Amino acid sequence: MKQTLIKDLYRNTESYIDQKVQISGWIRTIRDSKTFGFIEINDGSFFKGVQVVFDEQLDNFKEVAKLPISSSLKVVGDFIYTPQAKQPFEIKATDITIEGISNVDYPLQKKRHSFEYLRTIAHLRPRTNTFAAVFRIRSLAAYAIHKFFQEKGFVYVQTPIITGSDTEGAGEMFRVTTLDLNNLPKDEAGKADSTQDFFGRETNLTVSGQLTGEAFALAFRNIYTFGPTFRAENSNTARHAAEFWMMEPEMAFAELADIMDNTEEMIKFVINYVLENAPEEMNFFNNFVEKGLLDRLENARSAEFGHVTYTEAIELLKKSGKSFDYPVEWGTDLQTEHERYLCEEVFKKPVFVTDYPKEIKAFYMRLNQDQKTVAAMDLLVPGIGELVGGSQREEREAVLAGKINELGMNEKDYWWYLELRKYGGTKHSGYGLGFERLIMYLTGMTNIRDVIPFPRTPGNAEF
RNA sequence: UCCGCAGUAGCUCAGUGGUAGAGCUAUCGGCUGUUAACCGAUCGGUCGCAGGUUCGAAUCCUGCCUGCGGAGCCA
Repeated sequence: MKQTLIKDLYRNTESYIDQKVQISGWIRTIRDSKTFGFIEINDGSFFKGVQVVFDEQLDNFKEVAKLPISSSLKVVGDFIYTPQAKQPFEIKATDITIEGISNVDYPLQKKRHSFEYLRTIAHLRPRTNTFAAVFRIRSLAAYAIHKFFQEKGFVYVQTPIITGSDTEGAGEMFRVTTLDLNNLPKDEAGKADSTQDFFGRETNLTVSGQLTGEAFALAFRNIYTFGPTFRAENSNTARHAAEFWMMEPEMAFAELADIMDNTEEMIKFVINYVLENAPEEMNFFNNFVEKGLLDRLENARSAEFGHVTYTEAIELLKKSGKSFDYPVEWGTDLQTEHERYLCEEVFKKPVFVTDYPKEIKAFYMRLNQDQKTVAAMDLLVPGIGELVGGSQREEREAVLAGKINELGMNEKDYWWYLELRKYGGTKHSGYGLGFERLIMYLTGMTNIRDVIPFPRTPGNAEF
């Protein structure tokens, strides 16, 4: 007999009325009386489960009634429409096959657990409502991103995970090596001899696909990368992980305003996509994770994102009359408290902050006319902070080389990056989206460790 | 890395110098329509680790470990 997915029972309910069906899944809750009982079974295909009624007409009634939670079953039975009951329909079992008996020490109880505890059982937490919803949204959001860019003709580039330089400049990197750490070959200066390493040079895990992404943008015009990224920073916050996913579009012949338009359109597209394709999960988040989530997302997708320059932002903060822990002064980076005030109290919606002082931004960002600021943008969103960071890239070879030297970096390390300007360079722009932060924004989850299947943070790589 | 808070039963927590507790879970029993079912009973502990103070420490002191919140770095 053909197996039916529970999702299909919900989506095409009417076609199953009074039909015989077979489902399979795991017991979420089970309760029994003397001669009958109820099982709520979830088969993974849908957020909700289905109620199975079983009674002593089954040969194995006693055996089934004693099954621990999370045992796996195959159920054959009659599909009964129950519009007046608390559940929309149920299955009256005529045969139950026990696939795998769970153990009585199954750690997930029929009650609420703290997220902290669930992190210690990351292999089991996708069986909970919250995490089932989080990871289905994560899957849908990833697909929505691909769909958005593919439909616009962007080329998906898989940039390298292992990078040949330690000069990407976005933070501490994880060294990649096959050298014997217990017996390190040394060079004349007494340092590890990278020439004997696997690649014949020092290599690290990437912190960004941007530089290689630019090379492809200058061939395909519009590209995006989407993959894992690594930072060896000793960051201990709810918004940072050592391994996370980043999505980085890069557009040739595009200015800062163009990528801001693209960012806004992309985020609205993803919001729409998850609302349309996972309404049960989104309602669950709205009810149990963040009250008002749906209003917030509705506001974000209907409102025009705010725009403010760094210089204007500094003035707004100074005029606010608020007393901040960190002083507001032109030339210093915006603190978290400043960013939160701007997007949560002044704008009350996502807001782009643009044109930062060149000293606090990366070397590759394009110098503005004023010679003091660069064409950079950060998208700040309520609750999360910085969701996107991007810029117009410095396309003028001489200006870029000058900047590299000015910062004491070695021009030789950037030979190919500079050649992109030499052979038909053009203005181009791009940004990076922290994928986990987007998931947090979409779901209301407040800790990045709870939107990554098996999170890696300092001191934690279990699983 | 810095600041703050916490660590007691499987889970969530109470207990602030004098015999280690509750609720939930689980287990067993009861119940003819339950919805995190309900009712009754039972099981359940090296009080994070190491040292110290004391007649006596879950409780006070020191160090360490782990987790959480905030900050920095950023996405």
